[in-house]
Amino acid sequence: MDVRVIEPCCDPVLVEPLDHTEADELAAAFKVLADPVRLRLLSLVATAQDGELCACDVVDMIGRSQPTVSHHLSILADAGLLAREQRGRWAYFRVDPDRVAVLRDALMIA
Amino acid sequence: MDVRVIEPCCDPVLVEPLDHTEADELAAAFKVLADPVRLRLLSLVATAQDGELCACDVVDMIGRSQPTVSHHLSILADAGLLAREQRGRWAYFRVDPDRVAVLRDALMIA
DNA sequence: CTCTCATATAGACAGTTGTCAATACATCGT
DNA sequence: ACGATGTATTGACAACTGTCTATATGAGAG
Repeated sequence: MDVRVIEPCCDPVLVEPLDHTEADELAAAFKVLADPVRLRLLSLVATAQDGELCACDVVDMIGRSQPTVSHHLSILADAGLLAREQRGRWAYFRVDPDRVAVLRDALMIA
Repeated sequence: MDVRVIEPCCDPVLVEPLDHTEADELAAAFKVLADPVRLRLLSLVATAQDGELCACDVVDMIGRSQPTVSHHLSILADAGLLAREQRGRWAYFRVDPDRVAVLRDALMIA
């Protein structure tokens, strides 16, 4: 039998206010998501078949210059949200689910 | 009997890449969270007893000037993350769980 | 080795953001 | 009506960010 809980996806995790350090780290993480180009990049990689995407294919999809796309991919990778794998001349990216989960869990506050 | 699913809190929701409009809206929402002061304000309200907090009490906790705190509270309220209720001279805030859930759901991507 | 091509870096610039002091607004108590 | 007090607004400024062009780096092909 397939048991699945629908209504309460998660319980609140936050039981006491964030201190300065936690808030700084979380804010830095959310700042990475606070850009439409980066969100689209993330969603492109997340929905790509085989779960990975080549930077070479991504530039045309995004509609920004190659340096700009490279810049955003680096920010996502530095934040750990994307894992970069260099294969020859090409750079492949895939989403790190655990890293995304950290941010998702931070929003289990109410 | 109390049935609770532990491992897979949620299933991926994102099945196709975000379009420009969705990305813009989501980015604007995450931008609100991309500031340590606002995150601490949110966590203060979320963990407050009775689920609400008076702006008057908040200034000292945050360690920023009153105009700055007011500014951040307005940003959180405008984004719908906090609900403002004016009671006489005092402004009370509480978290809107549904609005937070929207952002949390947006991170169910992998 | 050299040429090509995918990606990264540097530098510059406009637009945005967080912050504060000063001030305005609004509500309560007297 | 008046003064006190909680909150919001204004204006200013430094710091940061996203974007581009130009250029560099680095790896495979011939």
